[in-house]
Amino acid sequence: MNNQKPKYHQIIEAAVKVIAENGYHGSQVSKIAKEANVADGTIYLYFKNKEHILVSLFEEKMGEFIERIAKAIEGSDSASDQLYTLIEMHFRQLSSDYYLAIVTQLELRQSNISLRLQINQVLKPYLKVIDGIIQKGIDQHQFKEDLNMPLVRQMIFGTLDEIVTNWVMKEQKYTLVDMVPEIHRMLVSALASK
Amino acid sequence: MNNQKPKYHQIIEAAVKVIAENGYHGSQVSKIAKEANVADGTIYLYFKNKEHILVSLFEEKMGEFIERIAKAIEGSDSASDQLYTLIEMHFRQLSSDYYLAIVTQLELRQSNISLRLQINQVLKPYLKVIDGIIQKGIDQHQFKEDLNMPLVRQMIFGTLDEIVTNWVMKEQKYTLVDMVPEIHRMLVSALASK
Amino acid sequence: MNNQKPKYHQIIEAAVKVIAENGYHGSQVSKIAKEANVADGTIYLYFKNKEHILVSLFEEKMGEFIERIAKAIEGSDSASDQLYTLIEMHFRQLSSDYYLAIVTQLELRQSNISLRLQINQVLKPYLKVIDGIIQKGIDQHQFKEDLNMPLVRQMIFGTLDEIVTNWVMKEQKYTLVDMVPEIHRMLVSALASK
Amino acid sequence: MNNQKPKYHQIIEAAVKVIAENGYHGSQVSKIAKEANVADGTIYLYFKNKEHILVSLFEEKMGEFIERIAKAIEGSDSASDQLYTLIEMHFRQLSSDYYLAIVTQLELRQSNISLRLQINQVLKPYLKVIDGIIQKGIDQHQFKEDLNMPLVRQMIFGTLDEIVTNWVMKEQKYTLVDMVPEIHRMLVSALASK
DNA sequence: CATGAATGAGAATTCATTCAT
DNA sequence: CATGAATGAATTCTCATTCAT
Repeated sequence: MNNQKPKYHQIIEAAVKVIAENGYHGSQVSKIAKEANVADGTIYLYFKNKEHILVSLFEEKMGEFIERIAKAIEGSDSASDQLYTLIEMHFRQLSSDYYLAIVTQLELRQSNISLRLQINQVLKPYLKVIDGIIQKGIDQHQFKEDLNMPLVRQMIFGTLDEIVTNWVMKEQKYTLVDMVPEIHRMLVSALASK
Repeated sequence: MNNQKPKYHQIIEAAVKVIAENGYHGSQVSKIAKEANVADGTIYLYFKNKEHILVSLFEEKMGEFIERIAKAIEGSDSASDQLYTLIEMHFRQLSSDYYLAIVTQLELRQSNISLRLQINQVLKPYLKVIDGIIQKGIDQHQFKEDLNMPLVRQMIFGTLDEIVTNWVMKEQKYTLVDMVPEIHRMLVSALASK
Repeated sequence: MNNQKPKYHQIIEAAVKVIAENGYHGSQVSKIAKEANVADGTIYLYFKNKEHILVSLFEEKMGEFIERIAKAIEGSDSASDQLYTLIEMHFRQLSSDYYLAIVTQLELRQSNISLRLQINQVLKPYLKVIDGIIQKGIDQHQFKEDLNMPLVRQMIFGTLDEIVTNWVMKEQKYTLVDMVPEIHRMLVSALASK
Repeated sequence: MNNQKPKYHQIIEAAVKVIAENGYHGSQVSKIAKEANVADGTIYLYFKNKEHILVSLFEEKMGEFIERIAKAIEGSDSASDQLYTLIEMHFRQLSSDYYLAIVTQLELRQSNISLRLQINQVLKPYLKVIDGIIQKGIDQHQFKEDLNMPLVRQMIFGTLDEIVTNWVMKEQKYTLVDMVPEIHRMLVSALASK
């Protein structure tokens, strides 16, 4: 435990660990407080309620997640290369933080509709990044020009998400990043202008 | 557990309606019993526990769902045509039963891991159907021969699932079946041998 | 404990005892349930929430209290005699049920405003009875004809209530009913037409 | 505890305002501290605990209240006139400080028994003043000589208290002081020697 | 087979009070 | 003197499941 960290982050890290280890419904506030080495009441100095811990957790972690991807694709000029980078970063980041992968792929999906809607809001910037790549591909004539943007976005996100979820549920018996080239090839083929 | 008896189905239909209208966490056993016009205790003559109602619901509804798709694709010899039929049937069936779409795409996903694992078991035959189409495509040289089968399956299922979920969350503001040709085209392109 | 009694009354009697012995703030629902020999959850089959137990308690007990007084004064034709009966019955009933006296005079007054307003509603019929006596006294020319009815009612009720509260707080070191003649004499003098 | 310091009074005035506006149970220490423009911890430099704030509030306010009444009745030689002055001052003071009236008539009564007993102690000097008037009335042969002093005192105090409480609860829709002559007339009649 | 009254375990949140600075 | 971040004890209510009728 890093006591220099402001308690806000201490609590969020504790929440990730506790939820990954005990499941969404096994994660009482008191358990998170204990893991974070704070009193139960201290949680409520930083978060309005339990749901707010989870939204904040997702915001913090996905915020970084998305930012790193957005940063990384800035380097390439080609939509296809950008897509490759996005897939690789998506997989690499979740591979390197197994606790986070469990929490985002499995546990947080058990939350109520209200929380899920807030989570969807957090994901919006990621979807915008995907949209940007698609648009660039169209502009560059790498991708078909009459693509249905929402549909394509849902295909890309749905594919990546399903693959990561399967990997988490199979307890990561294989290396996720190894899948990147084939997925990239398939997705580019799906969108290609010819 | 007696599956021939009418009350068994009465309870399952009631569960679909109650969950669709009240959400997963708003669906108490007593509410389902009331909707089914039986006493609370009667539920437990037909189902071991609450979770068992939901698994059975999924088994019944997805069983039919899958069977109809399997039946429908028997008619075609081409893997590409079969994939088209699968996508169309997938969308058509969920479009025509909005309650069921809400329950399977949104509400049942809030259940605990144990129930989700059982749901995955129920989906296995559907994944087998998808695998069969892929294999046939490879055998017919329509699809690339070195496809990674699980990966392809996850792409297809992940794409369809994400698209339906978005449609349900957007309160079906557009016609799902209209999307079939483009999705089919993209998926076939992704898998195509050249 | 009388197990023939429907649980509703069982719980109310338990609440009176528990509150009298432990005070308003020391009376947890679980303590009341234990005293009533029912499970905690059973309370909520009969009462919407904890506050509702207390309102019902007051309704039941005060309902009987008022009814007995109303019945008793029917016997007399004279307003002065009726007032005597009212005072005597008021004191006699609270003297004979010390637990109830503690609860109504001390403990229930610690409740929040919402409950206090509901309690005031329950008392309204009692105030009507007092008003009836005053009116009769005026009609019979026993009492002054230009009395301010609300003011007189408040004087009578305030006097009786303060006297009973003092008696309860002094742990009933004297006999409440002995006070009746003097109080009656003073109140009648206060209202008398000459 | 330093009573000369300005913060002591600052806190008491803040407590009156906060309790009048938020009710007894809505008045957290932190809210009082904020209203008083001091830190939460500062409260505990001046008061042992929360209950002590309330007792002090009552002591300060009722101390002045009683003193003013005692002073005012010094001017009259007749018990009846003194009683008139007492009633008028009682009503006038509470009329002119609506916040204080709410706090003493409604909110502070929701406190626990311990606080109520301390409040009763504070009221003792007021009851002594009433007793003094009664005794003077007896000595002057204005009042009956065999009056039961405690009983009479409870009638007077109970009457005034009930009337003020009703006025506060009715949101002071009428002028309290207008009631003085009739109440005085009734009380004097009740006690009069003939 | 069917009923439905009764059970009782389990958890989020508030807030008076402390104490290191 | 003053601060205010941190503490942690304490309690109502829900709802899946049982079982006597």
